[in-house]
Amino acid sequence: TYTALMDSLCKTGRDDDALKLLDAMEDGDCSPDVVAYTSILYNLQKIGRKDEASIILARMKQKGCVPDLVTFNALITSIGRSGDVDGAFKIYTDMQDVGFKPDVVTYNALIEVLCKADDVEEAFNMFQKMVDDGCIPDVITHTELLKGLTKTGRIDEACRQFRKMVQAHCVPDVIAYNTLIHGLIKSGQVEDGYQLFKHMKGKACKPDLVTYKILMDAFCENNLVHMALELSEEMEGDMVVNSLLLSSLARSGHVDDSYKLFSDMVIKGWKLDVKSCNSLISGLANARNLDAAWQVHADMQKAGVSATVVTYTILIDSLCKSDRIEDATKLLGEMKEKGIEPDVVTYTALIDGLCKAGSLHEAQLVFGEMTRRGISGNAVTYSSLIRGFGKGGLVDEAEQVYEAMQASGCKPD
RNA sequence: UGUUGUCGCGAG
Repeated sequence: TYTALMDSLCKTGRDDDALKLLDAMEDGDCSPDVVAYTSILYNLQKIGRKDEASIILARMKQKGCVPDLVTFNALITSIGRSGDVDGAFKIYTDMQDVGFKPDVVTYNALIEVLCKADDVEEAFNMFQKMVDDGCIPDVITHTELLKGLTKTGRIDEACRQFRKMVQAHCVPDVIAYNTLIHGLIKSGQVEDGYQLFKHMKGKACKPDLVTYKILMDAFCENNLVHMALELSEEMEGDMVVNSLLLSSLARSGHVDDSYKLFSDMVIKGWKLDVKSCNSLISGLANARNLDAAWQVHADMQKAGVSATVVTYTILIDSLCKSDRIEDATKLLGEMKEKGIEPDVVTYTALIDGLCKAGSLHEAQLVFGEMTRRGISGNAVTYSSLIRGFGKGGLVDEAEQVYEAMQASGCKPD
């Protein structure tokens, strides 16, 4: 019971509650089991609370709870996701030192870490090692390698990898197909991607919503709006396709079509989602049509879709870029009043606007407010500030910001 | 009850 509760707390992002529960369990007579510890370790590490995670790990061992294979695998994944390749591999050696044999999940996690770091060569070395170790690669292994290849622009090798997977009697699933279709499209081979889509439809693999999203985006971006429409009709019955189409259109510069669809959906009372509405607002803002952007903001709320931090960030950014910094600052206040917490992107948009307007002192104040709220700046934030100060001739201040950036452990990119 | 792969929203 406690363990299940712990898991749901972790998964819903209520990490502090999960930690409290863990404390209570440790103090009480019902000690947490390895599952509870693994769940909390994984989630803490995943959201970057590295130090707390190591404390919990030490406490777990001290309480006599022994990490199992799943614990190690979870650590590899969560540490690897933070970009710490060496840290992930350290767990891999540690687990072997205490006698655990890596399984397919371990190898897949490591291969994924390497692919994410664009080290496909090393990923293939792990693949070989896995095979030598008698561990049988599965569809996930192959898909990860496939993705690694497409991501690094090696589309031909990716196609070969797909064939190899089939030869290895590994049946490609919808994710494998989606990965390759997306890769083909990104390398400019839209037609080949479409052919693969038709092939999968004809065979045992049913396309899913992700497949349709990938293709609709591709068609819109290549000015093949009619093809995107055709696809959306094919998916009729699924109300979400309309939102997805609206989003695709907005992001590809077909703002008018997107707006028409939006208005249509509002009138018909069809379900809208906030991400699609945000795409449209952003598209309209980029097209310098702020009136329409605000209209969508109003209409979506009437239709029962609440604005999020992203919605406000788009609007704040658009105000800044139209030299309406005062309004942008006001809007930041409004969102806070509504209980919507600005995040690092929101603050950075405003800071950048202030810097570009030459209000460097104001920018510093906003940066201070952000920091006081416990939000750290990232590479984008610092680069805005440094550029701003540099342009204003405040070289010393620029250098101070640079030092603050290094002190905060933020790497320039 | 915990761990691995694909897609759409915002900042320099």
